[in-house]
Amino acid sequence: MVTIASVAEIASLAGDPARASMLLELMDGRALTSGELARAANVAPQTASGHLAKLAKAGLVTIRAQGRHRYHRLASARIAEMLESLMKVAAESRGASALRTGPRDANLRAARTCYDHIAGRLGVALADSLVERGHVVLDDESATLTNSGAAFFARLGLNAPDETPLTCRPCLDWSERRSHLAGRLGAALCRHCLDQGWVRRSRDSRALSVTPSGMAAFDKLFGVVRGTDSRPWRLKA
Amino acid sequence: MVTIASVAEIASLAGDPARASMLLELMDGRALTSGELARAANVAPQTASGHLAKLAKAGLVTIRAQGRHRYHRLASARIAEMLESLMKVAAESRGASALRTGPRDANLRAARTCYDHIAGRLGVALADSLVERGHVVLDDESATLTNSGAAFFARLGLNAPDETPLTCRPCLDWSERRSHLAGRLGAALCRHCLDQGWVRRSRDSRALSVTPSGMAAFDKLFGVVRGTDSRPWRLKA
DNA sequence: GCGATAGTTCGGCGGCGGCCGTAACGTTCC
DNA sequence: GGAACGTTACGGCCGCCGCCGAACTATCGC
Repeated sequence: MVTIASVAEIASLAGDPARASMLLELMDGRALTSGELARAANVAPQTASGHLAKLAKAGLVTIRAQGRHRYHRLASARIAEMLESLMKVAAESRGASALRTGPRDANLRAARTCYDHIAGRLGVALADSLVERGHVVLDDESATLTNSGAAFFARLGLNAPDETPLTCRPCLDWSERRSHLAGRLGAALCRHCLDQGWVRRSRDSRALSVTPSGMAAFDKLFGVVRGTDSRPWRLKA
Repeated sequence: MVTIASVAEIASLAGDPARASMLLELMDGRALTSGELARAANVAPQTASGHLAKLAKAGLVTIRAQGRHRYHRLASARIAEMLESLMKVAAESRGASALRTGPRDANLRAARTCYDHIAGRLGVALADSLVERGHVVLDDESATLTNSGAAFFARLGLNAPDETPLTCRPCLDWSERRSHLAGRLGAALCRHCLDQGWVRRSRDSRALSVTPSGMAAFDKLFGVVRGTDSRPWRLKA
């Protein structure tokens, strides 16, 4: 059974500011070293190391040693979903919003990864495109791929690694407050975009940058083009 | 924005065993008094009062005063979803399972509410029935009502309170480790069962008991009948 | 009114746990 | 081999927070 103690233990692991920083930093699915995470959490390396050991012991993160580095990543998509739902509650708990600024945030808002799929303006614009074309039915709590959508993605040559069906789910995002596409379909689409070189991961953050070939592809396939500073990606009218 | 501190704060609220007990006790959507919650958490009333004040201040629970009682309930379905995802992670974190016994647990496993929908064996059996008849497509991460399903529920006279579409989502449950039906459809179905007197809430727990008229209705409409002790509800072959 | 019950507030105790200094250990690079 | 970097281990400090005893407030029933 799921004991109360075990639930409390998981929650309290995420309940420490330093550990929460690290977990959120890992939310994009990258593998980061202890040093990077220590800097992100603003604590000494030894402290970070201790935290990471606890997180690993509880199964929240996995560690892969490589050379003199140890790479840490979230152990599963479920962990990311849990953090996501904590963020949702945190967002509506306080007076919320308190909109933010700064160039780094602007890049994040434009396009970023959310564990394994694309979020931010770009993620929302892509989802809007799929909805408008009838490929996906989307609302706050459910998302469904239509027949035309299945055909569309098959034409794209985008398949699940194994033969599991490409289901999807909505993901309500903090920056856009709109649902975008997550689940296996969202992950496959994100992977495809990276594989094709349409987007590139930024070096030290969750932000994604769109390459020239990506701009062409997004325009041609999704009707998604560059917009204004406040809406960096939008659906062509 | 969602600050790291606010995420950590929410998580640490759920990270204390006493508060976690109370929150999980409220998972079925009932409104409980401070005293009941104090007993559930095994702490003195003053302690519970302090915890509940914190939970209320953070917006996790709402308090309604009525006479000399103060009724507490989860503030929203989002809070319940957050707790649900914490339970999922807790379940797979430890060696998991550690199956459980006791008559109280047996009742809970048979049928209970999970915030606003039906869970336990009964919930899974109902979901199985809907899937088998092609009314719903269900997997781990997505759930969709089919046309025949929409017609079926319309015949049942089961509608959303307002005219929002009856979408649904899967809910992976700790006792059955199977997906069952949540979301607006799950909530509407649960409400319908209660309204029709097919099930009744137990007095002091999340358990549901099925009435004689409920047995007839579940058999006729869903092909769900009483089974063995270990599988109290099952689909008629 | 008065006692009984439900609930909150206050104060002080006690312990857990996060933090860093120091130091040892392991790996990598030159 | 030795220096540099990164991670791990230990010890002690400090602060936060959960806990309960006791006192205070509010509501109900007679």
